[in-house]
Amino acid sequence: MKKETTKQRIVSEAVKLFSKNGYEAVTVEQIATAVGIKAPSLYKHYKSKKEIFESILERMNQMDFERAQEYGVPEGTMDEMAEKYAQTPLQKIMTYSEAQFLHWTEDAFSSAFRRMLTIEQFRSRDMSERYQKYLGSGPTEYMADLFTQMTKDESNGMQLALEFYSPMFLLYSMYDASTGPAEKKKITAMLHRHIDRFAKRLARDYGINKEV
Amino acid sequence: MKKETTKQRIVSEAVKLFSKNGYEAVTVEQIATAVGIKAPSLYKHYKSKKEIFESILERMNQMDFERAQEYGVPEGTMDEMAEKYAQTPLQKIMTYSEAQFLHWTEDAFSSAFRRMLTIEQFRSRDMSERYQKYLGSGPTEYMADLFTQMTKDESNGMQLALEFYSPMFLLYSMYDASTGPAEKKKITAMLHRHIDRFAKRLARDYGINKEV
DNA sequence: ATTATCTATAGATCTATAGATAATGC
DNA sequence: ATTATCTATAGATCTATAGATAATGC
Repeated sequence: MKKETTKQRIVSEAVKLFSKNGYEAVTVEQIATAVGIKAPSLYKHYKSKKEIFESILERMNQMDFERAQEYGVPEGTMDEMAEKYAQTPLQKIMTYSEAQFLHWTEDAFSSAFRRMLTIEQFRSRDMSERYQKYLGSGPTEYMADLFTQMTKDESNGMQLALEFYSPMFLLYSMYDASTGPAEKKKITAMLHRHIDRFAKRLARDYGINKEV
Repeated sequence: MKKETTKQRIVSEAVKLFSKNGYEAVTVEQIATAVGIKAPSLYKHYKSKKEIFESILERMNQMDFERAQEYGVPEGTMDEMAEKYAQTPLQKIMTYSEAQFLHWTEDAFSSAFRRMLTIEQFRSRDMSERYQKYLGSGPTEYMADLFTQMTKDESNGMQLALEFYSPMFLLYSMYDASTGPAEKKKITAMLHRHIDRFAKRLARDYGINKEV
């Protein structure tokens, strides 16, 4: 990991502050202090507070695009491990999901970005759409497609996607509220248990197996 | 429904504005304008902006307490219809869940309150705990207890609760993002389908039936 | 030489108060 | 008579710019 430029550090510190207090409640002085400079110095790197915010959106878009490019999967969804180790569609969806959860909780920028969008989603249509794309209807519909293919049952895919993805969505929230590593461990344990149970259920109810 | 006093209207309009922009981004002038008075007039009813915010929390606490009192169910959870029409534990949980969804999406105050807490949850421990109590771990753990009783299986309750409640949690989010009545209809249809499917699954896997 | 930082500050905005005026309730 | 509203404004704070000073890169 290379040392960040000041310009990058501004974005990194800004997203952390925005993820706690929301864009409006954070002052440029707070961002500057977090970076270790004075507020007016920020304006050599960004011409306004809004421009810092937009750089955050761009950085996430960029990350997302790169991950999607690399693994040939729609934006806002795919992760490394899925393609590398999984063979069957079900295995793929399982490893993908675990990687996604890790990404949105443990990657510092992505985790802060997720919480920031959670706060900002109601302020504009644009923010709402981004939130849904990354965390709501986006992943749900992506999985619905996969389940529809897997079960060959058009009417079931969305319902299965809801049953499979929504626990992850709720666990993000509990993870954010957790106060220590012990609690976090319990939450990831619940996630794994959920993924396991679901796979077993699919195998039983639809004859879909982890092995080819 | 009685006509609201100015003091009540301030709270009603404030929660609407806070639910869109968050506490910090809303000015007392915006609240006053929504109520139809000038900003300084607010201060005859509340001694500060913070006190308006606290009145919102109190009003929700009060609503919640009254609903809990009336139906003998832990705070942050129960609703009218459940007790009235349902006989079996499973029926109870089903009607209760549907009523809860309706409550948090269609009741103007509760819906705005939910979105406000979604925004404010990261600002303090207190807000995070309230959010979890009303919408996250609160309902999940309540249902986990019920499922544990129903299935007589300690280790399963939480997992079943997660599978049953989390789709509601995700559908709140999609509901908020929906742009028209048609979309909202689809979302509530998905909710009903989920509740139905889940009941059938419980019947099959645990011999728990809708009839006594 | 160019770029990044600093101090100082203008101009806008926001919360809250003071004191005058209008509305309401005995 | 009391309570609710208004206008005017003080005092705090926030974004952004101007211009001086320090650091960095040929």
